Amino acid sequence: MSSAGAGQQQFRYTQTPSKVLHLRNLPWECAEEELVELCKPFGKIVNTKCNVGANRNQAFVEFADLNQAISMVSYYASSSEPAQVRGKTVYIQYSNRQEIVNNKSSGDVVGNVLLVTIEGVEAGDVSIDVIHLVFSAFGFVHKIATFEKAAGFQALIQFSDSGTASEARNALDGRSIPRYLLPEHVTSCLLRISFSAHTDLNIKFQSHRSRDYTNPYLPVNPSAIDGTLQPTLGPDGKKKEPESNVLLASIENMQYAVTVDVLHTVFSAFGTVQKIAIFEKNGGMQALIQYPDVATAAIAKDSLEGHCIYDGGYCKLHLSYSRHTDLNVKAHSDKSRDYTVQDAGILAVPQAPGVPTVGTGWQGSSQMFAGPQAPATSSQIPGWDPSSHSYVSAPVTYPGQTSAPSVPPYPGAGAIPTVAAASPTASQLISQYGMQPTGQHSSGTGAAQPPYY
DNA sequence: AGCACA
Repeated sequence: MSSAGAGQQQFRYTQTPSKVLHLRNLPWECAEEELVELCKPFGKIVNTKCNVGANRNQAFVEFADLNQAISMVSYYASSSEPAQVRGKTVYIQYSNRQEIVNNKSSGDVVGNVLLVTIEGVEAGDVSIDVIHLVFSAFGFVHKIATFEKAAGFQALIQFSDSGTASEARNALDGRSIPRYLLPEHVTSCLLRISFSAHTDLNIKFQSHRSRDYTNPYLPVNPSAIDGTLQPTLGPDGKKKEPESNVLLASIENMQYAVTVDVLHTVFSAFGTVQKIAIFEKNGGMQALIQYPDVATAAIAKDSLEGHCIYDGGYCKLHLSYSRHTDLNVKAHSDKSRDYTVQDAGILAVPQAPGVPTVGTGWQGSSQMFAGPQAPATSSQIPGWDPSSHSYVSAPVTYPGQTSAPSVPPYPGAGAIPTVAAASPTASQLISQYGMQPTGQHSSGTGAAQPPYY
């Protein structure tokens, strides 16, 4: 209910007080800490939002109590000394909003790896050497991976620590790469920088799109030299796809929902499945399945390739090697699973049926990459939860500890539906678990999750 | 020097 019928005409002296203060004319380098230093004498700060506005020199500060915000505004309204940050006068007024919507999702969670979006350029315009040059000004750059996405040309840049990464981000976010480093036809080249959830990029080759500066002896990827992407399946069959312990499965004719549990059941027939991630790709569904070693993955790949999870040609599997070696996935969600994390496993499922666990509705610009230099097929992984960082960095991969849960994902159901044998072993396993398409599973529990295809 | 965005 707005009391003023006059519309947006709000004058300085009649602004309604708010716990949220709007600060402008801040210095460019203004960090949240400096903001807090300025404001905390007046009360408890519960939230901030920095780098607001076209010039990124505005900010919002939210106090716990309205009176605290009022005290700050009135103090500086009558003070002879203006509010300052690093000697620069800061203008303070009540925000026209009553609270800061917490926008600190994923991209603002600091880390040592930056996600850089380079706006207004083609991928070929900015070489990896230029990127390296620009970011090396802030410290040793360990690794760089570049890729193209809907958002544009992007790069993951790994520093030693989050402090260095923060400095680089604070200095370069919203800035442009100097003209003289760019081709002449490039008119603008704005950098948008956020933090990646990654802590260590997985660079397999030195190429025009990825570098590992800590390992100069890393082999040069021959197929990456000419700029062509690695195909997921070699059309002539001669493409030597590098083997991997991670399989990329695309699922064709998906008449039934294929869940993480279903995939786990199928792929566990060949060995311990460590991690699974499901994502949408071009309207179809794909999944990454991680085994502890290449040999197991190879067996699974050969055995399952072209086979269907369900009878009647449903959910046909096409397998290739991923370029990932260690998936960066949330330990337990409807789209991903990390079976190497025991305590977050199936036993600890807190959510009641029908209650959505995590809002995976938005993925935003900070998409997850299990490894850099992802091929085009996996360079659009939308389904992974950006908040997975909390689990990923935990080095819990003891060699013998990576075990799949011995509990069948489905208790023995009487009716064994049409389950086709992808391989004899898989067939036995599936039958013994009484697996049924989860798309139909929802008929039992009224409020179950809808199928997502 | 004048209000963010999933």
